[in-house]
Amino acid sequence: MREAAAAEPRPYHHGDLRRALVEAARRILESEGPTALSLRAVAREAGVSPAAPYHHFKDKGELLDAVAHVGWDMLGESMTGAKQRAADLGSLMTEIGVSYVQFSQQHPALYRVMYDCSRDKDELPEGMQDNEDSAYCLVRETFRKVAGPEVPIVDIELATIAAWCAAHGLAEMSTFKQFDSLKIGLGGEEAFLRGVLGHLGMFQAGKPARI
Amino acid sequence: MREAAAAEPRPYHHGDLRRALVEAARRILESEGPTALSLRAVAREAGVSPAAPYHHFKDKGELLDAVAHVGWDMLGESMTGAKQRAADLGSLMTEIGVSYVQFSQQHPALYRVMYDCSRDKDELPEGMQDNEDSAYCLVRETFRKVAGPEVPIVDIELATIAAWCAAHGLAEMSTFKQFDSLKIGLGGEEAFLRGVLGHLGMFQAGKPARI
DNA sequence: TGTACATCAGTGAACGCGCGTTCACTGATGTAC
DNA sequence: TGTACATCAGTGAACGCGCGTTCACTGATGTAC
Repeated sequence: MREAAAAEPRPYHHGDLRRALVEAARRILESEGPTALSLRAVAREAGVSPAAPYHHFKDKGELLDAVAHVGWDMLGESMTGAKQRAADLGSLMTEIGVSYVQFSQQHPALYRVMYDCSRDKDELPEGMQDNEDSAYCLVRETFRKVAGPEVPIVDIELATIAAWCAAHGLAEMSTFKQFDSLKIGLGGEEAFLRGVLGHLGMFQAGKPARI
Repeated sequence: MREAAAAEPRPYHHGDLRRALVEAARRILESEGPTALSLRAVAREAGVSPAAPYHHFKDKGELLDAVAHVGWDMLGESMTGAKQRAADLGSLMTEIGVSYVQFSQQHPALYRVMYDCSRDKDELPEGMQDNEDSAYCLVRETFRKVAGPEVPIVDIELATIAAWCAAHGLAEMSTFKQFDSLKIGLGGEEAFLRGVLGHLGMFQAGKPARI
């Protein structure tokens, strides 16, 4: 026990401020939503002066990019996990779709940032790039596997896009509180998700797309 | 020809400032996007002092609501027009879907405002409300007609939601410039849209949902 | 091992900015008699 | 038809705010000899 024991005398040098800033940003997103996400707010949340982030990020945009990057990593893990848990080929797409939408429901503000910050740059979001192990490619390769080799590549591509759009649309829609009576009737949120996805061709269990 | 003929001596009282403000807002959206849409910018664009809008709208939110309202009206007209133009029952849903997405492509910023301003209020967007002649109901009633009386209402509802989500997802996605080579291969933007929608069960011509 | 010095990663005050909103005002219009 | 007055719909200056970013600075750390 030394002097100045009160209030955790955080050393002058933080040690890992970059990571701490990204986590502070995520905390702000969870608790106050995307509109509250300013550079100053992030610095404040991390307990640091408003100029400090500039030693780690060129500007606000670069910080947001880092936050989005973490988001896409998390989403990718969710989807990969769902894929591995799927019982059979037929349920693969449904499980991946459900995990996608559930991620967006658990992290709605982060989800928005993931898309918005690439919209600003007029660039495809990280997870949608044709990047070997992007989330988009995970879906496409799953489709390819499920569909078999005789299905033309263009159909695989279109089905992937269609599935992605549907999942994204559902993700955005679940921001809106409605359909409540419908959800109850169906037996809860997840049953509702499965119900909606079930009405989309490519998510039908046992019928891997009408590809 | 009277004195002061120079520069159109706009009378002190505007006459129809409310409408003019909404139109100014739309012009800003078209040319500079949603982030440029401030109350002050709208007043500027309308050639009026920053305080003037307060005689017509309680606050910024109310102005945005009015803008969104116009947007939903326009979208509703597009969709109704598409419905009327459809050659047969089987193509109804596809035509409506295409018109929805095309609207979002022609007015991307307005489209965002239509959804965002109700997200802020934690309320369903106007066009999605269960309001007799909302766009949502247009879709649902079309489904009901196409599906026939033996299909349970819950499936109609789910198919409507699924279709809406898919169209919304596609609308958001087309913000991102990609899939260009795919689009060219298919013969253009509209062919691409139809291709994607065609991979979603409920838009298949002649197969009114797998409801 | 000790010392001089460069570099790194913070601080905190300040900048200019555009925003939403309020305020006292004034010019134009409508209405009662 | 004219006049007095209330109301309406603008003006323009000002408010306080939080923002992103810059700046000169300083404390802590790492390195060469």
